[in-house]
Amino acid sequence: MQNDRRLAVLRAIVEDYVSTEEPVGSKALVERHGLGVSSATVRNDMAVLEEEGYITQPHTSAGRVPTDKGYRLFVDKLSTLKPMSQAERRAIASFLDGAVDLDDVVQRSTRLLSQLTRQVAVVQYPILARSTVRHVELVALAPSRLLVVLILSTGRVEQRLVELPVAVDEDALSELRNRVNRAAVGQVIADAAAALRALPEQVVPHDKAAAPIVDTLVDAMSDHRSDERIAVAGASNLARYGDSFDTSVRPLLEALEEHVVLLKLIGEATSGGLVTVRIGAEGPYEELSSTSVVTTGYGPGDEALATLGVVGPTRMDYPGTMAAVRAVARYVSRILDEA
Amino acid sequence: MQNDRRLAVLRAIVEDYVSTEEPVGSKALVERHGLGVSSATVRNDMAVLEEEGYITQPHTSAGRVPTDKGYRLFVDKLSTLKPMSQAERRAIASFLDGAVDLDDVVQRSTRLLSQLTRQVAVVQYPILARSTVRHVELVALAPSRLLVVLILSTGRVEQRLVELPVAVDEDALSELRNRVNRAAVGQVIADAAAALRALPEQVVPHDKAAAPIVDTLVDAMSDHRSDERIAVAGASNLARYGDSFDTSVRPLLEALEEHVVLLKLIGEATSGGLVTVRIGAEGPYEELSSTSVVTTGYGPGDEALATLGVVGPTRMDYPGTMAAVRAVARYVSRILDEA
DNA sequence: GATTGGCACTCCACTCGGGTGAGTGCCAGG
DNA sequence: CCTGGCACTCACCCGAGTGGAGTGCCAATC
Repeated sequence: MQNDRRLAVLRAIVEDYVSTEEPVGSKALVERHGLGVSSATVRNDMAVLEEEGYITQPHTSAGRVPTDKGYRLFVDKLSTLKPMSQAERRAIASFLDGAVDLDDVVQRSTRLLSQLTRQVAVVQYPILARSTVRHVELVALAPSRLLVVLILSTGRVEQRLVELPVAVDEDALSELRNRVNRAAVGQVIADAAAALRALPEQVVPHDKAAAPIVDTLVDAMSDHRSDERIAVAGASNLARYGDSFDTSVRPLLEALEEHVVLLKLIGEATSGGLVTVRIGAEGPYEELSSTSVVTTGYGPGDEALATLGVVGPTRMDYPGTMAAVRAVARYVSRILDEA
Repeated sequence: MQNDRRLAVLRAIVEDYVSTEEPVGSKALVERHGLGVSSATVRNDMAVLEEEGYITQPHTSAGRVPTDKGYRLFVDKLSTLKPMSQAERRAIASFLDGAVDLDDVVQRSTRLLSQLTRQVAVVQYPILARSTVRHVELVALAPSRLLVVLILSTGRVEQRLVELPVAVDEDALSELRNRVNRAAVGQVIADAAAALRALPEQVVPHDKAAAPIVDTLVDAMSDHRSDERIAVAGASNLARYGDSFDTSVRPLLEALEEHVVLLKLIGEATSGGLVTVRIGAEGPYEELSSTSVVTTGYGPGDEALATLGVVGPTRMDYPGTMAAVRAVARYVSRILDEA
């Protein structure tokens, strides 16, 4: 019995601390939450919780603050996702439905997520690896100069400029276009690249033209640089943490600029409906030991193409944030399904 | 004669204040700069400068700080652009030369500029209005569904999904493609849109298919939403202004999220080589009255297609910043020239 | 008339010490 | 096992005191 209450106390501490941002004392606890015991009892429970490492006090004779371990327990055992209100659902839907292309979808999701959670939102673009080729277009800009456009199933468009060693006429170009498309369209990107690599030998007459074009395409397909694309929004929400500027805000602000760091931070996509929470020092960067990351994968048909989530202080509203992240991921996935 | 010295004093005050970030007193001035007069003389000059509104003291018995008016005079009369070092030039060139497409160019420029100036860099994407149409591609995804891709001279690619009321076969599509390209390619975007609007009537047989396609194209061309695209980098440099957080950092951080605000802030593109400096309250937003904006236009052949620049505290290194902004703008313009 | 050294004055920034109060730990009694 | 009581701790607030950078002004000098 006492064990249950101890957990209730921990939950109460987390909730109070998150909303007040101040260490919470035993007296305030019994007043604000209806646990029918006295403050002395709560103090005893607190002593135990502290001994077990779930809470600490910044200094003797101050209230208690949850530790990373405390948040962890809270997230794993004590919290239930706040369901989104009807109004919020409508807002999400209407906000995202207006998107015109992939860029727009990603950007809108990012903004939306940052507004819902009042945190910094991070959305990774769908990775190339799982995309299929939808179409390849070759546009002649000059006789020996053309633009190669690669259109992928996720709606992503890559374009490269190619200088050819020889001039190519419209007929040759259109034949080449046909061949390339026949070889690549519908294939997963890695397979498409392989198929393309085999092409030039078969196209003897236009060999000189085909080779650089194919090279460029293969290059664009295997260019994992673009896997690192990321959108960020809500940095101004960091302004709310005016205190603890140096420990929280500054390193995070720096991390947001380094997309490689960010990618590592939001980590591998977690498949289907599950929301991952990484709390404080659980993450890979010690400078970010007072920030938490809440992420989930998204993509058509629950196949995680990329990750999306928010980054904020460990002292955050986990239930609300997790619910928002999950909700946005679902809507975005649905939109990618349609496209 | 005394007038000249007063200006020298102002210059010295600005330079010292920018580097030390602290109010500068008469004694420190004569020590650090070799103006061959006593501190008492400088005090007299300071009194005059203060009366004329070029400097103030935060409180009696503190050093002096330049006012907006003081910075203005400094920028207009007293400063000469610091030439970029050879190493810096090389760094700029090599950093930007690796860019593969327009997105990449813009992104790299932004990062580069923020690193050079250690400020927040803002780069506007080339506006549509002055672009010409390079190619229009129609890609059939399904019999009655296609992707419209609009490729512009600036390297920008816009894509839209179109649902057709009827199925269209490959022949019809390719004829339509030819017509559209014949009408639009090479034209400035507004003219192209006009030409396209006139098309459907002439294409009686595929009227039902042509109309929505043309509509989409015209829509994409006149979609000034995309004129508002902007890239930002270097927000972490704001961390250096740990003090004056509320007055400087917070409002700026908020402004950076609002691209519309940012666009207004960096203002109209100024043509050819000229760098515009807007100091403190000279700008359109009073919350940003302690930030300055240094911008210039860029684009192929000195035709300002867009604006690029940095935003920072009024207390900034104007000569260095202006030089960096100008240098980056030139390199970017050159790259756009080539593409 | 400009420049200079000297001097009194101002006022911020910092330090120190006592008082206050929230919060704790512990203990004895229910 | 819970509770009321009590002594204790320690961050925080406040006010006084102090040091020092910087100023303004004036009389003397070049």
